[in-house]
Amino acid sequence: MPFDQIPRYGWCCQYLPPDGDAHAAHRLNPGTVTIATLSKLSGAARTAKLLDVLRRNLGALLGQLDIVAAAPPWRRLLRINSGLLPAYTHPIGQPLYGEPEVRALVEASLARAGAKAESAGIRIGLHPDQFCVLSSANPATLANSLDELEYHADILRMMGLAGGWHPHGAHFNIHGGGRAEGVDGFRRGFARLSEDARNLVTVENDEVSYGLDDLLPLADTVPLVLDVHHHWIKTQGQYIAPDDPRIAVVRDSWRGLRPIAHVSVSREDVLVDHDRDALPDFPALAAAGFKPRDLRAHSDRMWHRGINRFVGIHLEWADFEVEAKHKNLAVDDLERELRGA
DNA sequence: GAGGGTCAAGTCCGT
DNA sequence: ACGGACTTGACCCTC
Repeated sequence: MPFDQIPRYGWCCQYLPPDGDAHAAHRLNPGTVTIATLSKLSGAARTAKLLDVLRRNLGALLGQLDIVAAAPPWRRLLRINSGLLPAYTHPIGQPLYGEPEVRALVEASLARAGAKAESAGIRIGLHPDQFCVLSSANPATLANSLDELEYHADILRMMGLAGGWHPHGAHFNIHGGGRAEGVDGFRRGFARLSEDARNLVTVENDEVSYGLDDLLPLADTVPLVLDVHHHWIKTQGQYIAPDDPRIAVVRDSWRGLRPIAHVSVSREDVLVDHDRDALPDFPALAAAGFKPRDLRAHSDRMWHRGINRFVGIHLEWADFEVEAKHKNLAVDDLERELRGA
């Protein structure tokens, strides 16, 4: 079956060994280095420090890909940590990435990573953080945001996943940003991206600034990523149905590729003793004194049977990235719910 | 080795 | 006006 026809779900950025093995956890997860630290180091030591972190991060990525490759086909989806190449877009880091030893390590490792993803049919995504605001009216912010997205395009390019429309379903996903400039502001920023980046970026509804309805006008420009938890918060309780007309708009925005969607659940220690089968009732929770900020926070696990079944019906049309603090263990929860594994 | 201050960046909300 | 949330808390200096 072609990779993009299999309904799938996966985890984001970090792997928790089910047996709690601390050495495995270190080997399989990224680290980082701050700009402040790099700034304090001299030339050779600065490069050495970056190389240390890069070896760890790229090794962790390759290890994560091996784990996902060993999972069943419907679990072959991975979000790569956007901090993979620290300081890549910063003036401190830029020259370091031009050094031969750094380039060789990064290029060779990402080529291997791309080959693993390709051979195992692993769908790849990334998620730049909140500082990436394509709609910003501030020229410096926009310039940083463009750099950041081109960095993400470079990662996918070095993995062999750039050139053309979302190769193998690859994407990097951002939010609409500030409301001030609206979707026209987003379009202005978007137009300044390289062609490769324009073919890789997606936009996701958030809880405060750009809800699903606000993003629909962008469906002709960029694929829409539906986050069902954000939608629930933004609309104060709406569980969108797969046959909702807006879902068709989202689906069409992907131009034939299976869409990506996000799921998360309110924290299990917020909804203590809450019914695990009935979908949480936002108006009732609000009336009971729960604040939106309490309901927004992500759970450790996919602990809610009703939400898991809700994901199950939406898998008909979308692949899901599971946003839970305990990562792959939360995907295991979903797996048990949907497949009885 | 433990503890605590610090970390490149934007935007919104609550106070 | 300012701290916190957002998210993936981790790094790194000091003791």
